[in-house]
Amino acid sequence: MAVSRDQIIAAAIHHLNQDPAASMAQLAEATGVSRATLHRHFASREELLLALGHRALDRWARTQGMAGVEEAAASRDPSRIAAALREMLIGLIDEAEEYNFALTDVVMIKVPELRERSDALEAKEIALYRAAQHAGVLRADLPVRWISNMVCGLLLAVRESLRRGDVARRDLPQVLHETFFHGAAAGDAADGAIRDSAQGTAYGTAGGMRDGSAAHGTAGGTRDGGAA
Amino acid sequence: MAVSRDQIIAAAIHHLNQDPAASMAQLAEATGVSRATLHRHFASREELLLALGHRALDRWARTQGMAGVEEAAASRDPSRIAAALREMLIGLIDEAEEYNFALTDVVMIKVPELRERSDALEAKEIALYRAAQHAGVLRADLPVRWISNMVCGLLLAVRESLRRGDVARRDLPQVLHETFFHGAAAGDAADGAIRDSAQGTAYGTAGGMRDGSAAHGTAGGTRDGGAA
DNA sequence: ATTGTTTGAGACAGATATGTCTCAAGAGAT
DNA sequence: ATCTCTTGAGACATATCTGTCTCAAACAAT
Repeated sequence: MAVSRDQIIAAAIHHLNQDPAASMAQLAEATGVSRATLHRHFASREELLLALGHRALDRWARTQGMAGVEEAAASRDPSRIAAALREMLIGLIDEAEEYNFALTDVVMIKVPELRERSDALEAKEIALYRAAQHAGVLRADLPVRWISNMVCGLLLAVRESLRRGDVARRDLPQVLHETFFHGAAAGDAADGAIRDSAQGTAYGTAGGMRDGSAAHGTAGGTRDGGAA
Repeated sequence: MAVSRDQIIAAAIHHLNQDPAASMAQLAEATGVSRATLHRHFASREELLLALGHRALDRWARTQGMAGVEEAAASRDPSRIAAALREMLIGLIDEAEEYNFALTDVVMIKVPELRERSDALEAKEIALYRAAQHAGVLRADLPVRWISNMVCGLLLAVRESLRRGDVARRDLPQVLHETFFHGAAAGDAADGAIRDSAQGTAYGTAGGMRDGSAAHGTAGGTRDGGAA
């Protein structure tokens, strides 16, 4: 077997990330395999996309497992939760390319089979975020689902940064970690200017939160579904 | 004229965000217009996508203008820069849906005409980030292009949060602002656990940066292109 | 060298999308 | 009521993609 099934999947994911509408012929060519052979491995395009989705979810699940997400969420130990968060984030960098596929592609949303797996993994992740909030590791004034979406967004940024060569691969763990936990603002010196600006804009007082000082409260978000 | 060209564009963007591979027939139906009429407005699918891309870029440019991005970047005034940053971020929330299209779709990357406009707007944004770093508003240890990608990622998170109803619309300005500037970590109490965890992991000492204390240095990123 | 398996190239029909065209129905102005 | 302009419905040829098929070439194992 010149090209294994796994190699085909990897190449297909890689190519679909660049052109999500790629045809079977294009995918076959990108894989270095004839269209007939591609069809021998995957009877239909749907089946191929299904395999791709499952593989992305496998990686995601593996990363969660290696980071000890579930155990950390149950432990209520701040430093253990923080370690799991960090480990998970860093592990997801490696999966960023496929993870991106999992976030973006239509098949992930429309096929119930994948949808359910994806929801289950997201629930585990959210459980960790919620545990982190209760343990005082993550801010409790951000909706957990926002945190979840935010991590997805940051991973897309990771992928984009890698694709365009904006950030060196070796810097990404630290960059992502710092960004996620501490944001982009400079030290305390900047907070004055930022807080001032928050008061001066039309939006500064129109939002649901009254001001910056309320940011560390415990108001929580809109939806609160999912298990702890 | 029952349905204006602008209405068609708006409806098409909305529909394409849900199904990027939608056909002209589907787009026509979603717009409430016959396929023939759609073809009268846009001779080809390519032309329609081009118009969509330009509209997204128009909105982006308008948001930059309203936030005074260019002037703020030139001013070197920390609070003015911070205000422009905030205003821009909040303005982009409204554009998140179309902005997402601009970030995701293939036509945006492959059509030189759109690519150039997009690059120019991105350069302006990056100039603001760089000015913010020099003014001490944003951390100088994050590559400006990472910050740019990060904002794109956060905007995708905004769109996703709106689509799924995870965050109330009125909370988003504050949520986005806090997340961008200060990250997801809880107050000082959490920093201990987070920093501890950073030392304990395999990645903690393997990255390009030596430790957490170096995070506020001025090492800068990998690429440094673009104008100031 | 021979056998058995896998691959690539290509033909093929069916389905779908595109772009153009025609024509009848309808809305609006006078 | 009449005229004009726009729209919607649909026919049409073309192109592309899909999924299946056949057959010859390449390959590995004995």
